[in-house]
Amino acid sequence: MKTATRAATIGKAEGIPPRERILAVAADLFYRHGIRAVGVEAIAEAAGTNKMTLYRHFASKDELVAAYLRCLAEKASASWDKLAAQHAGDPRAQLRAWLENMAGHVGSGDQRGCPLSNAAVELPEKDHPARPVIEAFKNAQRNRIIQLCAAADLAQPELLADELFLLLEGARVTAQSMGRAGLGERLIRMGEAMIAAHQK
Amino acid sequence: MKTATRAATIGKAEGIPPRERILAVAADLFYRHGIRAVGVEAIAEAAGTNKMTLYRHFASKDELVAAYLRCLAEKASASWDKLAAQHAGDPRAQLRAWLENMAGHVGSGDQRGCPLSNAAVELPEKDHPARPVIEAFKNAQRNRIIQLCAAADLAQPELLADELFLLLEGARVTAQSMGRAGLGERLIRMGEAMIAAHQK
DNA sequence: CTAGATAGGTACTGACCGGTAACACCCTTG
DNA sequence: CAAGGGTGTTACCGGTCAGTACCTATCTAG
Repeated sequence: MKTATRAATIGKAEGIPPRERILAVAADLFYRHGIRAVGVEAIAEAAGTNKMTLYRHFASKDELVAAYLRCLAEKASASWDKLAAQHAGDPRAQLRAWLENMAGHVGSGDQRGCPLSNAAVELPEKDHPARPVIEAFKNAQRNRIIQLCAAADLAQPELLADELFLLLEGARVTAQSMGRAGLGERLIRMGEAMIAAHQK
Repeated sequence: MKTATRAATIGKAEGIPPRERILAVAADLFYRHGIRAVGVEAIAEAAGTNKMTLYRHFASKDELVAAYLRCLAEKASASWDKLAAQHAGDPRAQLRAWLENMAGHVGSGDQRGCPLSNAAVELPEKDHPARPVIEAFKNAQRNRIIQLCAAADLAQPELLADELFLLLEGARVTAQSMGRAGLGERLIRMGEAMIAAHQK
């Protein structure tokens, strides 16, 4: 059970402040190798800095993990907003774009599941600072889909939203332990079949 | 990031040989706290024995993990067989029984997702001895559902099987990071709706 | 020019990790 | 009785972990 490998160092010559470099490198390592498998020293080194500086910006490793997840949640939220802007006023198109987006994610070779869900698996302690971040994120994600299904005037929007949500969530875990050949297109077919079944 | 807590010691007074005690205790601790979070010492102690005896039965922690997962896969397989025997010749009833079974699992308060999937999240190293066990298990599980859908004479059995498989898989991960109030019954409704949509 | 904040560097602490050596102790089988 | 295998006990190895003390270098603001 080896315990972490090294990531490509992030250019520190750039004016990027250490806090951001650390977060970027942590995101990469935590996702690829798992949270518990990566030590703070490896993160600091890969970020072109050292442990002391890391601990000046994050109170503990657990807090760094929470910050890492918060950062991801924000990016996901922004991605939702972008998607809504691209298909403003057309919830069906938004739903379909989201589906395609997720299918693309799942099919890509370097995907390792949803980083938030993975964190929930790795950190079962119910008082871990990452827990509230994860729960808030998952609830927000689900609510957005529900809202979308309702806006698209589909029957039983909550039920359909959960079907879609769980389908994609399942696909992301499963892709880690099974071949994902053709899974992307398959997911789109399944999602559309579900949506069609809820047509009024 | 504390690193494991203690489990209820397993009675060693019983004639149960140490190998089985170790496996039983490892299953409990690995599942509840995560694989990387549990040390071999804690396992040996909780099994009423010691590290040396553990290492006489398992070549390494990684091999213990693989054995733990193999053991789970066998139990799952036996559970499938039992289910098939209970509704022999009635694939629809088998499908429904499986659905109910899984829904019950997901709804139960102490569930922490599929232990095999969790292991895949925690152990991304592609040469880990647990990996082949996980992949074989997931493929077998999927194939059984496909076979069942086909035997039940449902349209597009592979697609339906994947929908059901991913739905349940998604539910098991999600239940770790969201409330699971009413999720059980909800799952059955969703599953039945999907099956109904594939009626010929 | 000086003061203060931010960052880097090194070395350390105490704890725990996976894994092993060596030896005493049964309990069975012959 | 003797022999041998499975078990328990203790102590240890080298390595890594999260986290900290302390000192220096740089840069900016006044």
